[in-house]
Amino acid sequence: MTLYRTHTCGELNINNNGEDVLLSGWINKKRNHGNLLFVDLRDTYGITQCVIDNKNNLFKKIEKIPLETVAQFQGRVVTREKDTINKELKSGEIEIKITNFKILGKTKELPLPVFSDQEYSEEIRLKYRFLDLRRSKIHENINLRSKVISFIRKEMEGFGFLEYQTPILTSSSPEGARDFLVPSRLNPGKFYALPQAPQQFKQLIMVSGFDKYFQIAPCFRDEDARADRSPGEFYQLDIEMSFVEQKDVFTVVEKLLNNIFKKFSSKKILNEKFPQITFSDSMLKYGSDKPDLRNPLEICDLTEIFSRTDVKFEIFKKLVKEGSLVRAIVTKKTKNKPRSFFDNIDRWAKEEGSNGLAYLTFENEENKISGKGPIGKFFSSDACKEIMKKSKAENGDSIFFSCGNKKDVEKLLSLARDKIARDLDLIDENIFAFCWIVDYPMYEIDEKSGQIKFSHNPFSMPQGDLNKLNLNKPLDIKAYQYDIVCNGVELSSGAIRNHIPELMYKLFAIAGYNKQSVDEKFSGMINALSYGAPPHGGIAPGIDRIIMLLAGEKNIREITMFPLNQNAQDLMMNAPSNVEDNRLKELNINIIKKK
RNA sequence: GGGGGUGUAGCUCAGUUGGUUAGAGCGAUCGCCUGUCACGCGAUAGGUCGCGGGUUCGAGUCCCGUCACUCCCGCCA
Repeated sequence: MTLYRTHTCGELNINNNGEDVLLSGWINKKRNHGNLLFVDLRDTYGITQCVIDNKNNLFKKIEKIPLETVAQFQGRVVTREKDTINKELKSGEIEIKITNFKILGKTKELPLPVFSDQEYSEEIRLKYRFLDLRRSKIHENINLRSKVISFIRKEMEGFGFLEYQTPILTSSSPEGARDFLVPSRLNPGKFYALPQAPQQFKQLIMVSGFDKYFQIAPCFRDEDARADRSPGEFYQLDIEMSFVEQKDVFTVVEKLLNNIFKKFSSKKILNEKFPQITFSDSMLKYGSDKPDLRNPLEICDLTEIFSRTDVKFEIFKKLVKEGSLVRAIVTKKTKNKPRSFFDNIDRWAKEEGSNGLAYLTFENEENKISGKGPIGKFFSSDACKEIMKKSKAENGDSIFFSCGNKKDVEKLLSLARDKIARDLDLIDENIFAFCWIVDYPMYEIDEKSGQIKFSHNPFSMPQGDLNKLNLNKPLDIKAYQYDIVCNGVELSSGAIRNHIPELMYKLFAIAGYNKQSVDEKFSGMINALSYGAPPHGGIAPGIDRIIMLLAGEKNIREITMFPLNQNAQDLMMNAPSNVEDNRLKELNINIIKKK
C-alpha cells in the first residue's frame, strides 16, 4: 500500500472480490460503448480491466483520457460474468468498478502506438525508446535479461567465485579492436582507453592471489556493428580461475550454461556434456569455427578425386592441379527434388560471389551407380562409388561441390551448409546445440602483410612440453585457447594463460614484438607475472548473446534497453554530440574539420 | 571503406505501363452505441511522396546525386 496503489495491475484475482482497491498505471486501451466504458490499466506486472457506466458523472471525463496517460483508479473488485471472463489476462476473472480517478501523468499525442503488434522502424523506436520499452515483447526481454544476470551472479557465487570490479578508464592496448579513447585533462596530450575487456586486470587479480574471479563486465570496442553486435559496448561474464587447466574451466562453464539455459528456456539442450571439436576439424567439417550443430550437414574433402583419370570434369581438374581444393556437402534422399531446388542453390552461391556449386545425384540404374545432373556424365561409376565412400553418400543422395582456395571454399560451404539446411528444413529450432572449439593455433599468417601474428589471445599458453616447444615452426603451435559455440553463435572465448614471462617474450618475438615493446605495451601484466604468478585461465561468455538465444531474438537491440543504432548514435540522448570549445581547450584538443 | 534493401499521413503500409483531386488500417478530433477485451458504426482533420537536380506536355513512379535507417562484407586478439 502506497499513496498511489494498494495493488499492482497484475495481482488482483477472484480472491479479492469485493475489496476496495487503488491502482495506478498506464491507460493501455479503452473500449467505449457509449454508456459503458472499459479501460485497461497496465503496469509492468499486468493488465487489469476497469469499468464505468454513464450513470457515473466521472464517465465523461474518463472517456476523454488519451492512451498512455498515467492514471490512478479507485474502485471495487467485482467478479465477471462467466461469458465475459478473459482467459488471456491473469486478472481476467475480475474487473474494477471505478469510483474515482486521478491523472498522474499526461501524454502528448504518441509518435508510436504502444499497444500494437506492429513493427516499427528502428529510428522511431530508438528515438522514443521509453515508449518502445513499454511494449510487451521487449519489456519481457529486458526483464529476462535482468533475471538471467541475477541468476548468473547467484550461480557464480555458489561455485565459489567473487565479483571484483575493474577500472573503466585504463590504457590503450595495441592488440585487437580499436579502442575508445578518453582524453586526460590532467595529462595533456595523453589518453585513457575504455577496456575492450578486463583481460589484463583479471589476470592481475589472479596474480594478486584472489582465486576465483567473475564480473558482469562492460567491454568497449570501437568497431562496426552487426545485428548481433552492438557498436561500442557490450557485456561479458568475465571469469578467471587460478590453479586450473582447461578441463577445470570447462567443468564450471558447462554447469553454468546448462543451469541457465534449463532455467530460462524450455528448449532442449542437445548435449549437456558439450562436444569438443578441434579448430581444424571444425574448419574442415563445417567451414567455420562457429558451427551450428543443429545442422546435420557436414563438409568433406574430395580434392583427390579430381586427379583420377576417370573423372573428366576438366574445370575442377585444372584448378586442382593449380593447387585448389574441392570440398562437398551431401544432402540425403534428394533424388526427387525438382531441378529448381538445385539451381536455386547454385544461383545463391553465385550471388555470394563464388563460381557456384556444381552438383550431381547418385542413382542406381541396372545395378550400376551413376551421377545424374549437369555434371554427372563427367564421373565414371567407379569414381562415383569412391566419392560416395569418402562422403558417406548413399544411392539417392546428392552432392554439391565447391572448388577454390581453402579460405574461399570453407567460407562458401559454411554458408551453403546453412542455406541448404534451411531449404530442406533440417534445423530443429527447439534445441540448443553447444560445443567447445579447442586447439586453436597460436599464430596465423596475416593475409595483407604476410607476417606471423597471434591468431587469438597473445596471452594464451601454448600446448605441449614447454621445454620442447619448436619455435621455428610457429604455425604448428597450438594454444590452450577455446571457444563455446551454441547454434552457430560464438558465445565466448577463453584460454589458459601464459604465466611465464620468459616464454611470453619468446612468443611475442615470433609475432614481431621485441622485449622492450612487450615491456612497454603490457607493462602492468608482464611485470606482475615476474613476481610469482599462479597458473591460471578463464573465459568470457557474452551476456548479450546468451540473452538473445534465450529470448529467441536475432537482433541485439531487442534485448538491450538503450542501444546505439548501427552508426553508434543514441537517437534519444543525442550521443555523440559536439562539445563546447572551452572544454576542448581544457583537454588540449583541436577538431580537424573535414572539407 | 564496399555491396544490398528501405524511405509515401503521427504509426504500419498500398499506389498498375509515367496520366484527373495520392489511398487503406491504426491513432487523433467529433458524433452514435450497456459487456467489450484488436469492441462496433458514422464523420472530420491530417501529405515538401527523405532531400536536390534532370528527362518529359506531365514524375510518388524513369535517370543522376545526396541524406537517413537497416542487413551483409571488411573489421571485431
